[in-house]
Amino acid sequence: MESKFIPADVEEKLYRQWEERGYFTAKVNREKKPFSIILPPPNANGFLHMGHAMQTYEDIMIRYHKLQGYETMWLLGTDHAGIETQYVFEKELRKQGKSRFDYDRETLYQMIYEFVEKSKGNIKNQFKRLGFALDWSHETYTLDPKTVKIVYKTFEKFFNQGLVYRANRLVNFCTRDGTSFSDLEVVSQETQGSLYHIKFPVKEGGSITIATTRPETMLGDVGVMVNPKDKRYKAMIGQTVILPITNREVPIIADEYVDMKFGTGAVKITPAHDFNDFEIAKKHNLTYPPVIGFDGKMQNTGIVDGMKVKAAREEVLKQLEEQGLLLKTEPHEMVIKTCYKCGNVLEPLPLEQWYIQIKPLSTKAKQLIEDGKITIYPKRFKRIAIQILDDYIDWNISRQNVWGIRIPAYKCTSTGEWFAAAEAPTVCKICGKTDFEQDPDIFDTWFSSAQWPFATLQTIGQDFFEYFYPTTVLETGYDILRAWVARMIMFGHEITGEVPFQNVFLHGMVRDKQGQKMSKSKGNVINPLELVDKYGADAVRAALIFGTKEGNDVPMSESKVMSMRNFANKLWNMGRFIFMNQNPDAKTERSENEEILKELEKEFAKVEKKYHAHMTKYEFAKAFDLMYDFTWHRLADHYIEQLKDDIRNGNMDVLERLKRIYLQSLRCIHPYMPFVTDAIWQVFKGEDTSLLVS
RNA sequence: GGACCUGUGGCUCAGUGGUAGAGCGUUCGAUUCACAUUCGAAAGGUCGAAGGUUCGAAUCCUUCCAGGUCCACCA
Repeated sequence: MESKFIPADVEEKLYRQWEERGYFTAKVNREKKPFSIILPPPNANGFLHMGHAMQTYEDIMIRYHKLQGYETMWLLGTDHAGIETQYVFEKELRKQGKSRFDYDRETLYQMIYEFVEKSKGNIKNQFKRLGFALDWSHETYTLDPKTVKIVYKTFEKFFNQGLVYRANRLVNFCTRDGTSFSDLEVVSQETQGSLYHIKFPVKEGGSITIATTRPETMLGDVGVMVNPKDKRYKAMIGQTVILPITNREVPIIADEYVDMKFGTGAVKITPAHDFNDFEIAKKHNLTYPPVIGFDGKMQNTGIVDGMKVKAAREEVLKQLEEQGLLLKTEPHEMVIKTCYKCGNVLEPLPLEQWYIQIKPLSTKAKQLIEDGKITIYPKRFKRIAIQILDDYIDWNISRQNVWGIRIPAYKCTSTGEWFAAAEAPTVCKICGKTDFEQDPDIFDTWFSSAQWPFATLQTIGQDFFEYFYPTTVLETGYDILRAWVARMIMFGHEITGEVPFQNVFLHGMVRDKQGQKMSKSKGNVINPLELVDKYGADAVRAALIFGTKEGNDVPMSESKVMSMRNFANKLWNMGRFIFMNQNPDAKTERSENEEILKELEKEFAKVEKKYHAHMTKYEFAKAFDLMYDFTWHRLADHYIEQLKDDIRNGNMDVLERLKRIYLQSLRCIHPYMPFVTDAIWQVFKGEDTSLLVS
């Protein structure tokens, strides 16, 4: 045995052994109880970051349960990651002076497919570096034909149930990325804007002054609105406003929605470009002519067509000013919605899209959580999950991209009606003829992600699905409770009639050592693989768990990794001491220190009991802290020091009893630090053995 | 506007009713010993503030202050 534990000497070899010996391969074994976790699917073209390293929790659970005699499955699959990947790919295209518009749909899809295939191996090898006991033999991919078929079936089922519907509504549209987004992908940003007070002449005489932040949309206005209780404007309700610049005539209507205290108490109505106005217009049977196109340029105005929104605003303001109608411009704190991907200001635009009717699903999902069919750890997230489900609104699943699963919805060209078909149709389900066309849109990536637990297991095989579903635990960051976890519960239960997972365990975000969010712009991003190279995987894993509280954010610092590396080395050297003092020829006799040994055995029994209690309560840090303290400061510093002379004198009874407790401690620590513990185990038991299957 | 999280030694965090803890850092000492990636010891905290409950509060309750996160949103 070396005098130091050198991770690089054992990590690769051990991982290969574990994998080759099939320790990670899940089987359907009715003799054993199943324990399964679905890995949150990493982006197929992504790279490992600290967030992935936090999934060490899953490895801990898997290894612990394997040691407890469960049949475990840690299922891995990769995600095509729709817009994320397309975005990265477009960047690559730009480097070559090209854009996505240079290719037709099929070519572009094929190009991205190949791009992803090339980088798919990266993330997988990086997961291996962390020692994750993932079942590589049952790997899946969201774009596997089998998986896609399942996603199609879900859509068809929802369509036929009326849970999916098509509606023409305003969507959050990114004119740069050329697609709509769901409400969850919108980033609100506080900005300093302006509130413009504009005077509109009234046909019947006089004028009315409105306040707006978006004067350019005036070109598409269909009315002016006041509060019916507002005495200032009561007499004007029903009169006609002559819109400046276009000279169009629109009515003054009344609606309770208007806040009398804000601005002038009079609002212009722009149904095509404002979510609230859209609803109002529907209520009052007004039209909604769009004046902004999907390219972000003005249209149908006859005045500023082809201009970008900002320029058009300047032009409109200029003309208003010339006519003396711009009465006031005041600074105004406002929140604008921006694209989470590119930061562009999102434009509310009317577009026909597919929506999931959420209420029936979210009500049921909430029930499942309240009834304890799904238990959430740490428990404060239960309240949050319920809140999220209460607030969930209908989900727009259509995206105007190429990279993704195309929606299996078809439109009858003669009637204009839509039908869904999981199997590619040969004839129109509406009219029976062959005149139909498929929706060009693709699914929001989360639509397939929401089906991940059952889609993966069903892809692997019906027997796997029956045995491992519902999965035991879903482990992920609390940041995707809304976007992913909640949707999986809703979809999983609706499709399978069962919960997708019995437990949810949520971890916090990895921060830097000052507690700051890691970001490229701050330059404080720590690459987990660099730390693995330097200190070993065990040290990195342990640093994320030691002295933390589940669900809280974890500050990551190199010094913490170092101290965990020291712990790995301590374990190694405890083993080295015991190993070197083994002597089969030595005498075995009762020690004079029998009482100390008895005390140690008693103490360890207590520690072990406590350890298992923590593990079953998802208190992983407590269990680890306990073992850290016991092995280092009790077993090594206290007991071994006291029994040292006995051992050196060749008392094998003492050594054997010490060894038993030591190896048993390694077993407890193995889920956290698999490499060092198994490396030591093999020193004692031989290279053809492993702690993981002991 | 609503909700949640955090506030404990220099730094980063555990501790949720019974005499204040860890890691890192600091100081002093030890060391031909399994480990200097070690061991022993020490310094360092009125547990964000105030009030309340209790025999007893870092821990429970109320209010406030500070930092962070999420959701909603008035043109």
